Amino acid sequence: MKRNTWQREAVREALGQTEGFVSAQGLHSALHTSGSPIGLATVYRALGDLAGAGDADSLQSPEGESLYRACSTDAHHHHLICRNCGLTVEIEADAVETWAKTVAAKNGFTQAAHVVDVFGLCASCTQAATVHVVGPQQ
Amino acid sequence: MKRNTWQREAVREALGQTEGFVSAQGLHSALHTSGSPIGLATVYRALGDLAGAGDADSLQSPEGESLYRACSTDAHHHHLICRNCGLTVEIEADAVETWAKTVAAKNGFTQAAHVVDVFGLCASCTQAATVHVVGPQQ
DNA sequence: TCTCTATTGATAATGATTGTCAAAAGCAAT
DNA sequence: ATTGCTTTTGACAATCATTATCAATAGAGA
Ligand SMILES: [Zn+2]
Ligand SMILES: [Zn+2]
Ligand SMILES: [Zn+2]
Ligand SMILES: [Zn+2]
Repeated sequence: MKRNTWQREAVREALGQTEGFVSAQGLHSALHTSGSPIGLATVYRALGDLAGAGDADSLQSPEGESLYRACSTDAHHHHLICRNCGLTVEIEADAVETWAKTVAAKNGFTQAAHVVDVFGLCASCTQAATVHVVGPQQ
Repeated sequence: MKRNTWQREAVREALGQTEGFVSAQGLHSALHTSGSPIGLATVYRALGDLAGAGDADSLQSPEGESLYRACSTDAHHHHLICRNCGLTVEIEADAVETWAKTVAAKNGFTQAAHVVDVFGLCASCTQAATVHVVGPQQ
């Protein structure tokens, strides 16, 4: 049987308070900064459990880090993520869902699952980036 | 200026001879087995260059490894991957392309890129109903 | 051939993630 | 509340893919 600990609740709480995706390390340092003495390994375990239970979304950043986010809904959905500040928008994609199923079936594949994520620069980060891009490069 | 070395050609060659996606480590050991004394770091560099130049596709396995595959076309495309045997089918997805652009633009995002991969069991692996499972589960 | 410099590769370093295991804490039954 | 059993924790070590070093090697143009 699974036991209830303040550590797991702290992770759930911290994840819920975070805007966008966070890494295990990031969440641990956030918790640590706010005074929690929770251990790093515990944060990894708790996030893994949450993701496994479907209470958190997880994806891999382009750099290979595992990122987590509190799910606002238990329905299947995807994300539009700012690769600069982490701002995340949950998006629906019925068209993509049916497309994935169709293309898999057409090629004889079964048990199809899919990874669909859109990365970009959000509006505010786009402005900030524009300032930096102007001028001599390198 | 970029120089031509037998190492880069060996990587290109080995990648082209590989069915499905391979990791840098995997390709290196394959080369090593076939008698090539190429160094591991060089394989990493060559694969990175190929991917950067658009001559190779890359994606991250669910375990976080970077995998590479020789591109059969230079056009943007996606993959349908058997998570048991690695068989890969290149797929086009104009609908997904436009959808990704649209959803990004609608939310004020710029420089949108996307990750779209479909994992499943190919026809033959479905029959075999094997165990070695790789990839996102349902 | 002769420079000049990009490239290589053995190895060290990095860094995220997982394994270890004794100590601490949940939970159910006394 | 106490006991007893078991899960969970956390400091630390271990793993493992990837990157950084840097002296030695080898393209390529003069
Ligand atoms: Zn942003
Ligand atoms: Zn979907
Ligand atoms: Zn297969
Ligand atoms: Zn695409």
